[in-house]
Amino acid sequence: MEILTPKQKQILDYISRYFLKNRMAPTVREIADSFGFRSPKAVSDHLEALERKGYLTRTTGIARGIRLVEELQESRDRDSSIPIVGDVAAGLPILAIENVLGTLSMDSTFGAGELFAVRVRGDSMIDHGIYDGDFVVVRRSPHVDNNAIAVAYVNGESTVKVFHKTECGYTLIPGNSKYPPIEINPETDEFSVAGPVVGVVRAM
Amino acid sequence: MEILTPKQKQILDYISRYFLKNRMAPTVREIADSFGFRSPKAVSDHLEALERKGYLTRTTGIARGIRLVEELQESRDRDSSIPIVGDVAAGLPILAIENVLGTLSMDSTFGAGELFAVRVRGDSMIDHGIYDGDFVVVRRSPHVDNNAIAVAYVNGESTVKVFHKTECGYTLIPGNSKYPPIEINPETDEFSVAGPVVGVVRAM
DNA sequence: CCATATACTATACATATGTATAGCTTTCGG
DNA sequence: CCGAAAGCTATACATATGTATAGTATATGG
Repeated sequence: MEILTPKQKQILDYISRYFLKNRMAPTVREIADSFGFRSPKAVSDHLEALERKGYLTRTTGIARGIRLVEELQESRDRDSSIPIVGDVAAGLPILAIENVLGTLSMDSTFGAGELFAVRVRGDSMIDHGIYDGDFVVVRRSPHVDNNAIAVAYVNGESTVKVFHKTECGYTLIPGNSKYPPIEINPETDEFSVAGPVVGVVRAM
Repeated sequence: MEILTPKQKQILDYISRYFLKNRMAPTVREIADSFGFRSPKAVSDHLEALERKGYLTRTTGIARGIRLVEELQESRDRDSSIPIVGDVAAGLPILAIENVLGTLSMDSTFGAGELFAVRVRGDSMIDHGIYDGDFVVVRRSPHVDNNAIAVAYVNGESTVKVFHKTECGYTLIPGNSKYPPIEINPETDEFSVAGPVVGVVRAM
């Protein structure tokens, strides 16, 4: 990281401490007052330098728009992840650090993109291991691979099905022989793809 | 804590997720826009109620002055979570803030306790919706309810099975008729219970 | 010696933003 | 049937706040 002048360091420290204390960014004028500057422009200049050197980012035009870069955020990541342990050859000790192969976290487990989850009702996807009460994690996207599991809104209802492409639309195939496939005619049906299912989460 | 109306809960949830995403509080008008309110006063009223009920504090007169109370920060802050959206009655708009029912997070979804995850190999639990490659989330504990799914180490191998108690030990029942149940004799078998399965996570 | 960066002052402006006043509708317990 | 609370609309206002223009002074490296 580019080196800071003493003054810039002091201002960065102030912002950091302000975040800790107030859980929000200071305003330009609060910083100015704290340092005895008579003009907010003095602070503006420093912030510009700090942004240029990569220590913070600002969103122009919004109040309290300073954000420290990841590395500077103190006690970040109060790890909400679950360690993955592998097969333990000798039985115990389980959960030894040596055996941790990775972590489960909502951040990375399901890949990038805008994710959301829907609770599944019913047993129409039971043959694909999706049970009543499970959450399916969906990546919001209009594109779904052929024969992939996805979520769509059909005639006012959300549904999880296998998406099979046809010449003029889709066939939605349930994962349970009790239910028939649904032919979608995009001209007569109200139909909107939410996105592909990228994960399943079940809490027991 | 005093109970919230559904709307108040939704607004609190919005603020919480905004904090997570932006590391700052939303403005009154950002909330209003997100919910489709045409007047900022609608939000003001809700914030007043949320403050009165003890879920947040505001500093009057300053921009982005909303702060969540400590308890709410603990469980939501610095946690990557996925919003859960409900069934959408009218089809679109999906992922509208109005439809957010809660969040999926590794912190809270699987309950308290020391959690870890194991990747499942094989199809021995397929009838219980646990597939090859799934992660099972385990709460480390020697106690397993009768006929619950749990993880154990048997003769140097980790295994996921239904635990059925017998007079002198356990019968481990696979969730696939292809495989036979395993009788455990605690005197002759090397046997150690890791804990009950409290969740399943599948990334596709 | 000159360009550049640092480090400010003074003033001004536009808008981002919290908050208030005055209503309206709906729901719900007593 | 009434009153209170929830849940809004419409409008307005004051100020909190980011940002710009213009300028001063000092140091520093090329």
